[in-house]
Amino acid sequence: MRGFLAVTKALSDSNRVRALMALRGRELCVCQIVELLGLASSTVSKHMSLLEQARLVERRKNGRWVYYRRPQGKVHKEASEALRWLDESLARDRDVREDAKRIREVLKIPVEELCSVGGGK
Amino acid sequence: MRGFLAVTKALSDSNRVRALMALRGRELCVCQIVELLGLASSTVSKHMSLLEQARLVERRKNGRWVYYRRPQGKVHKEASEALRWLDESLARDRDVREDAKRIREVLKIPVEELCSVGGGK
DNA sequence: ACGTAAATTCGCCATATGGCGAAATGGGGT
DNA sequence: ACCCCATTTCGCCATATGGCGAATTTACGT
Repeated sequence: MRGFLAVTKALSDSNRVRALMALRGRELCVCQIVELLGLASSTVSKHMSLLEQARLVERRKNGRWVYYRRPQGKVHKEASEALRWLDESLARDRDVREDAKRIREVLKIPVEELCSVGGGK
Repeated sequence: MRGFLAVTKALSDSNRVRALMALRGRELCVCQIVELLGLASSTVSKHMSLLEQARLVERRKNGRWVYYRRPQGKVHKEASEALRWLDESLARDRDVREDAKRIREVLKIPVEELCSVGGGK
């Protein structure tokens, strides 16, 4: 029950859900998620660690940057079922689609540039 | 997205989840849910109306009593997928099992008696 | 019509949650 | 060794949430 509630609570905030949907099939750096959601990095950090505690994402550190991705390999069944449900429910969602478009733009900017100046500049 | 979040928020409280699991395969009167959860009836009422808004339960009025049940017939897909996931995740949950046992006891008491004196008396 | 009683609605309180900015942390690069 | 800078942690604030009890609503049964 605890684990299940951790998952449902993690999924009950729109910014966390958007982040999770943005992580479909790719990993993203924190600064990219900040760019996508338009929130302070401290807020994003809190969101992502909540998702991590619910086993919905994995953290990978690469130098100064931290990347988040959906769980790879030995996935907790609780989390994988939740992600499957999430995807089925929101694959065609309007907001999610718009985010997907924005993500493609954000990905064109090299990480160094995106982080360093703090935006699209 | 709104609908999805309504569902995840509804599922992110343990008392609501317990109520939903208690409604597997049967309908229950509000007073029976009060008895199961050990909460004030006003609190249970609030919980149930939140579940109803998320389309996870239906309300049926019968005389002075109000019964809740899982959606019948033309079920919103959003809700039915959520309920399937819920059941798969928690069918073997320890708390849910204990509730199931208690429910069987509560069901032995006629509704008139359960409501009228306010408990097992 | 009137009383009774189940359920809901209404205040109210305590705690949880989501947000920011400032300070702390930790990995390069020079 | 030192600085830089992405990320996290720490305070702090505003709002949301879950809980209760009191008041209101609604529908039977006299």
